[in-house]
Amino acid sequence: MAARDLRTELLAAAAALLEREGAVAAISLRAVAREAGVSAPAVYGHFADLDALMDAVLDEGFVALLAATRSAAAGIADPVDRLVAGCRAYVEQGAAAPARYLAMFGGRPLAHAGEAFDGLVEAVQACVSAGRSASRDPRADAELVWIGLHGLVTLGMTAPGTGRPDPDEQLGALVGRLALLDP
Amino acid sequence: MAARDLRTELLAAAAALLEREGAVAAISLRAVAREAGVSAPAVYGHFADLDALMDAVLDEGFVALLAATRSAAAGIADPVDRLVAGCRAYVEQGAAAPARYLAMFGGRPLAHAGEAFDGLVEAVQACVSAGRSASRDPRADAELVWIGLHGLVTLGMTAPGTGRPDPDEQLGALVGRLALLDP
DNA sequence: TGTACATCAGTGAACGCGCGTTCACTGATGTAC
DNA sequence: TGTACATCAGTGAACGCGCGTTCACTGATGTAC
Repeated sequence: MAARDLRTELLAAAAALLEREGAVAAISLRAVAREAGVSAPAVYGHFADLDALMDAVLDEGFVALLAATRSAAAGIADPVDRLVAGCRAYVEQGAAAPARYLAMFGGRPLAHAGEAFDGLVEAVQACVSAGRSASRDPRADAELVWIGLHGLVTLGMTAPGTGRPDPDEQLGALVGRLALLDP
Repeated sequence: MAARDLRTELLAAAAALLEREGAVAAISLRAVAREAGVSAPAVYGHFADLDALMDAVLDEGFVALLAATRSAAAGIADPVDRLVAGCRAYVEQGAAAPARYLAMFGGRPLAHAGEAFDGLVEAVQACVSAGRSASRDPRADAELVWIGLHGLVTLGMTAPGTGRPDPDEQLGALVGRLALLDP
């Protein structure tokens, strides 16, 4: 139980607590301090208040989402493979911290989302340029893909009617149909 | 401000509060009682505790969702039109009480979802029977449609990168592509 | 019609608790000479 | 090397507050005679 950089430890404690409690509104400053093994007033040395701390947690979530999709897509030459790999990484990263993902998109406006979305538009555009997608409006179709991915992440934690189909096949069908990829 | 059936008024007060606060965890029993213009102990005459009250609110949400989709689809003969109309009603009903919708699917297992999902499977199946959908697995494809609708509802409240496209066109494209409807 | 009483939905006071935030403090670390 | 002091991250006690829940109560409504 080393220490140093209490700020980082508070963020980790809050993120862990968020997954355990399920919602930002259920988290208290004292609980975060307790989780980090520190007194409550110690939090004020690093964050103005609980809101600022939780904002930082969600910021980390956006950074993680962007990093995951970028590093998954990096180095894949085939544009369709790259698009699908990025989408898979998005869903996996979202599902890895579901409560944080929900909190990121379940509330306030989303400043950081634009950057990740632009990458998605480019990925679809690349498929079109390679003659692999029939999309005539890559931005609009990228939006459909995003809607689908978002639905997959947020429904994934509760699971629909019947036995899970192969998640990878489901993701492939979702992205392929919405981005109008060739069969 | 007539009264009677305090139970109904408590449910309405809690639903209103839920939309205002955004999350179930941010709602207190005292706040619900206050919103309903009644003392806190009065709640116990109708609900075991706050959890039971909020469960009832979410139950109402599932009932409303099922009723909306059913009544929208009722009496439409063309199977594609019926599918799309049901989907549109689902999205509109979900977006009409976004915080409740999020709470319904953001947490616990969903007992009531199965019934609505079966209706969706049948609607897709009907399109296949009429030769209007190329789906070879209506259940799996209905699941994709549901994922898409869910994404549309839950992203709709925060809005993606750029200017909203026509929502109806977007819904049509989403359902059409995922349910493999003929162009 | 009139009186006595039972029923029961909702009240108001009270409890103990965890919360956010403040404050003066402590004790370890680093610098000056 | 040794002493005196400044800095500063974290502590522990304290505050006032809203919370869930309990309890004895009240006062309106309905029934029996």
